[in-house]
Amino acid sequence: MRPTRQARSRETRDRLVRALDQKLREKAFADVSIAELAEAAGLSVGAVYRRFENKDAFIPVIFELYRERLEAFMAGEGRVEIEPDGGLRAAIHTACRVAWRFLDQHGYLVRASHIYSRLRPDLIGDEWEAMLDQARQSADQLLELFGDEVKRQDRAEAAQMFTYLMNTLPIERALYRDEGAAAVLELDDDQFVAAIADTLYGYLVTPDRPATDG
Amino acid sequence: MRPTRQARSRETRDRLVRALDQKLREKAFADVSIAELAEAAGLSVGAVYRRFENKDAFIPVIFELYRERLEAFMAGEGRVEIEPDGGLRAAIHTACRVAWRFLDQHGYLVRASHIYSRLRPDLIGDEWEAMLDQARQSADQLLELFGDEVKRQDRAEAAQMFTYLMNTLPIERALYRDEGAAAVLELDDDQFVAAIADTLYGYLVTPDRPATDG
Amino acid sequence: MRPTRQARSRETRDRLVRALDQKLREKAFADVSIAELAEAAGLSVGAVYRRFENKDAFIPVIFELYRERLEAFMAGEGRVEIEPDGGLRAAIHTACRVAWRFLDQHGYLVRASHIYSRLRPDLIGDEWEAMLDQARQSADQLLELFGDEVKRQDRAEAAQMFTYLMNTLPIERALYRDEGAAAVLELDDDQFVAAIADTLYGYLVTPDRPATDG
Amino acid sequence: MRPTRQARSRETRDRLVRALDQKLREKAFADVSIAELAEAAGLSVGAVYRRFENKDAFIPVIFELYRERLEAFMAGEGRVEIEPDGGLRAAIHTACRVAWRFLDQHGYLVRASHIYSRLRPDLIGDEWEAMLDQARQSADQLLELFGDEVKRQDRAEAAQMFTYLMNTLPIERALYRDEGAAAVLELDDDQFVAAIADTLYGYLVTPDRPATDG
DNA sequence: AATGAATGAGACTTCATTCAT
DNA sequence: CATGAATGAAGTCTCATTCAT
Repeated sequence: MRPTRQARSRETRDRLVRALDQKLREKAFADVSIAELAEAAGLSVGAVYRRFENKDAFIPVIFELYRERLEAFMAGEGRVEIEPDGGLRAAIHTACRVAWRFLDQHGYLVRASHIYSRLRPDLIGDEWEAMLDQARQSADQLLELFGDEVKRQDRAEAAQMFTYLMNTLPIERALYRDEGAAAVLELDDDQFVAAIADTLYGYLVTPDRPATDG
Repeated sequence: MRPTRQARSRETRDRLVRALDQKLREKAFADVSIAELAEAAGLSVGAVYRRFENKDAFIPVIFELYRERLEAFMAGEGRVEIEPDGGLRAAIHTACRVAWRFLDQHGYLVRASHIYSRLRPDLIGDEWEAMLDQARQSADQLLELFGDEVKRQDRAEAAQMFTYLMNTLPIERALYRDEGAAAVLELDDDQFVAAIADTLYGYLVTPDRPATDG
Repeated sequence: MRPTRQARSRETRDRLVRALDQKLREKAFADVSIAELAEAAGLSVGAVYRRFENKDAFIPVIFELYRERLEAFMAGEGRVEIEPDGGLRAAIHTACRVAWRFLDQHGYLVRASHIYSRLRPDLIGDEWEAMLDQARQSADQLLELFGDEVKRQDRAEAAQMFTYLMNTLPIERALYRDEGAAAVLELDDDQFVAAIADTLYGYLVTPDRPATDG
Repeated sequence: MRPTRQARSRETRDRLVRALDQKLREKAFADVSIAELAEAAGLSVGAVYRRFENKDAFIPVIFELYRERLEAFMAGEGRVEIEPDGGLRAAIHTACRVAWRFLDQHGYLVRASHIYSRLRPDLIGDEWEAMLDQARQSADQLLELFGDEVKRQDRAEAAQMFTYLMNTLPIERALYRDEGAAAVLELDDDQFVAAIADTLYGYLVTPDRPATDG
């Protein structure tokens, strides 16, 4: 009996997670009601509350979805081999193309994760930091690999900035297209990705600025 | 009598605007109730509805606050003279320091303006675009001034990207500090601003990438 | 000074009465707000409350308007000479045509008066009854004049019914045209008025029914 | 379980309908608040909104109540056999007595149905017209049955007027008794009904008026 | 006194959460 | 345990009435 029950429980949870994912493509989490979620999952409201204590308990799920998608992506179409011979610039361009593809498809999850990592850091905090840390390590490796091209003195700082930029630069356009700050851009996606990549590259290959007094 | 009446009317509106400003520092506009706003302004709910037709009518106020603050800032502590002799890099560093100071203080308004330029473009749209356009023109001038240092072929594209980056790069950290993507950063504010500036500089002085096939 | 003040007071009241009249053509009294009334009268809300204790105090005004219009009508285009030689049927047709003309123009006042004589009989009661009584006396005179044609035994009862019918039959159509019960009718106005008149006539010339047991 | 659930659901709706019916005896629908309705039904406000999308959704219920009552009445105490041998006058008197009994008990529903067939024809319109049409058909049959007694040339017009009168004449008194136009009447109910019936009869047996010039 | 801004009760509606069945 | 009906707090908005200026 127990395994069956567990399986059923798992199935129920999965349905809810899928329903949530579906809804987040359309609207913000705050605008999704429990009843709506229950219906989309083919469940009763009561069943939802059996799996999740309250609505906030779905917030970690958003992040979980994000991570799952990211892992699946990285293991699949996002898998890239950095060719050391291609040089740093080419490597960054490749990385940006991949990142853009992910954001273009799953940006709504990134957006929601961002929002709730702020609104409810108590509910997401740790996992979010773990992911960022992993991203930073990848950045570290990249900088290591092309150490001779990188002109930044402080390698650790460069890796942090690389991560920050990678998670920051494309988001605005990926999520909101022609609304918001991305409205200034007249580039198409490929041009935009290239520009982003050059920005990252430019940062890394620009030697430190001589100390100034301002 | 008239002036007194008008003064009272104006005073009420100002109180509400101040109350809104206050609340936006704490929470999202969607989470501010009219009753809350009224109380913060020392008014009754009815008084709110005498000044503003409905809750949505506050949305343009958010943007208005943003612009007011920006104008006041630019006319005051944000006023900077670009020294042509200092070179592009110094100019960008200066610009970033100024921008950072503004965002650090008024970023919550920028955030809210961003959000509602998406959610309700009908209510903010035009003015937002006008501001972005103005920013792009400033970028144009800067690139003009240091035309010999800039290596980007397409000047227009460079100005657009410059604007996008300026409005995008610092926001995440300014608004959310250690939550979200900015959590990777171990830099202090000055270092962060310098890194941002170098990123912008790096983009502009990196020559176009030779055409590739992917 | 006093006369001036009184005159001003009177003028204010008249403006409000006119404004109310105007509004009642468009919508029900319950849907007219005091602010709306004040604006239409070119007055301030406070000024309204100087003349009228509260909104209910306008209800008698509705009736007053009705009476004024009726009196003006009867003294003007509604003035009819009953020609004794024409016979009862012609007289009733004439009377109905006149009544119809009034209702067609001022029915909205009649409707409102009806409604509030029910909703707030304490506010209208007496005057309403006085008017009905006057109408009944006119009916009495008509029946007197054509006493030989009228077949109803109880002259008083006939006069009451005549009044009731006159105030009841045309209203529905006059006020609501093709909505409500009048929707069955495919007649034009002239035909309708003629049918109404024949109904009244038919009642008066039908001899009393012999007593029955049901 | 399902039947129980449905039964509860049904029971709730019934309670609300009963509560509405109760309230309509006291006051106009516009003056009944949802909270009031909920309390009268022994429910919470939220429960009301589970059954009815909004307040307007009760409007069709008013009409539905009217029809239910009418059908129940016609199947019960309102059931009458018209005796062809009794003649037209007796038939009309019988019909009026029946109609009066119904209106005396359920007139408030008829009134409300009338009002909302005007105010919100979109919500009631069709069914209302269907009922009126049915009434007109009944009138047609009656006129057919006593075709030799009826003196009106245009049979269709007569049926329309019969319907209009039947729906119009008794309402005022049934609903408002001594307020409004019915205040002139000093008759008791039986006398009033007889007078109404004679009015209808008189209309039908009065030959068409010879053409006149106004 | 006149003005119209302010008040605040109350209406409609939503939805997270509870609980009878 | 599952269901989905019921709860009720909270939010938006209206408007008759009051009251500071």
